[in-house]
Amino acid sequence: MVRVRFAPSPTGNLHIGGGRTALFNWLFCQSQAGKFILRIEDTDQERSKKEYVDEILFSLKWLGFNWDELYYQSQRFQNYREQADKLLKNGSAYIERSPEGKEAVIYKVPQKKILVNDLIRGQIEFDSSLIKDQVLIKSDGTPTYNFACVVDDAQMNITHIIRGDDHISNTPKQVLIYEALGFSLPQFAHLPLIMGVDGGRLSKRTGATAISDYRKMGYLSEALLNYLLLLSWAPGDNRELITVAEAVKLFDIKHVNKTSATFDLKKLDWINNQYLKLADPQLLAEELIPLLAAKHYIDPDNYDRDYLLSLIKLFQARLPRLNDFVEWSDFFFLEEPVIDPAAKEKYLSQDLSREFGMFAQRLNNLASFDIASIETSFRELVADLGIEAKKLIHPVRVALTGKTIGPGLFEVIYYLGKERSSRRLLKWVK
RNA sequence: GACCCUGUCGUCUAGCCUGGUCUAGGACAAGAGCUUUUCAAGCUCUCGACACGGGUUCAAAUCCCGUCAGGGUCACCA
Repeated sequence: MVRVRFAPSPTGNLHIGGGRTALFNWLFCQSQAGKFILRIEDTDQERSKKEYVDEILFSLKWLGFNWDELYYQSQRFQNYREQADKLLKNGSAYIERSPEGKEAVIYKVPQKKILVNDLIRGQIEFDSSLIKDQVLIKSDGTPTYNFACVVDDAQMNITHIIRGDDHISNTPKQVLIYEALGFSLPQFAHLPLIMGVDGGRLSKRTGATAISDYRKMGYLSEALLNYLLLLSWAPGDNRELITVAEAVKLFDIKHVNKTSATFDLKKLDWINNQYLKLADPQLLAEELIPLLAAKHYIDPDNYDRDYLLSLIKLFQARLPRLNDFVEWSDFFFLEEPVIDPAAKEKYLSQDLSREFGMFAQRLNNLASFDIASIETSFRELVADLGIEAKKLIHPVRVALTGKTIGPGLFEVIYYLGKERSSRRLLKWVK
């Protein structure tokens, strides 16, 4: 039975790298019908915070990962102590006293070659003579990372350890501890790291790092996961869009890339847009309602849901991030559109009183106010005036929406309604 | 500095294991154009890479060696 674990430390939010590690553990585990264990590595009592635990659990659920078992290292100190005593007894560890009289347990590193067979990278050789003796239990009584990690992975029967590349150099130290404790070794697989655009580690400086930030910016979890998946694995067949469920069927850990990848927000935006296009407007509405309410664009307790859904459909194919909807569609909610100065300069600097006046009047006289009739009426107007359609389309769009870009003009007019449309046009009639 | 990992278009990658089908394929980005309505959507096209040097071989992106470059780790943090 395959058992994998994801072991975050609650000293910060779940970040992109952690989410990616969780994803690959999840893929492997699902493809092997195994168990997914979540372990909170909260041995650092100073830096570990309950709110980070909550945030991490929330983000994991948002990504769609659920765990079969959950452990907290802070509740397992007794186990580490027992295992350290075992090493003390069999002579592979010794006690070191600090000047204040505090005791730490130190592992005596034997001199030998250590071979690790990494599922992704193949065999890696280390020379333990380069490794100094390792602290197992710190003088404050808490275990060190490498020690707690080994004790837990062994006691939790973890069969495959899938983690970031930055742990490669921890591996020989851990292997030594496994051997000293008499535990059998799990399989290791080290994932390449994700880099920021500057080539270094992904950091706040080079972009948002928390998974929750991406949620707040309006990325769909499916899209984020799809992107993370593509960062070091490819389904083959030149496919760019793939769900986690589909990936589970095709996944083979041996085909995970070895090279670190740069996080590219542009491609994430593209993938997010691909998902947004196909998303159920009902679900998008659920995400959008709080945002629109915060802007006082709608009253969450009393709004026209069908109307909102229609607007979402109007925009969803062109949104890179769901949250862009709030800004792009503002003219549907505001009493008056906010006119972009550059757009005004370009399209409304000449006097269009006659054209706008005529169009407003024709709209008002429309027997049936539907998209097709609006367009017909507009086409007839420009024919009567003897001008090109686009000569009037752009100014009208700016007058109605304040922007030079947006959904098709006739749909905009339809959803704005007869009254608001003509009122906004008449504002420009002298 | 030592040790370890990695090196295909600007970016993510396919191909590499099992040399020939690769004058290296796809996607994002960028540029150009089309869309008798915009683009931030759609369509078309263009630009653009096997890090370098040796070797093995009839043949190397693919195998071997070296160099260089990038990254990671060297805590009583995790």
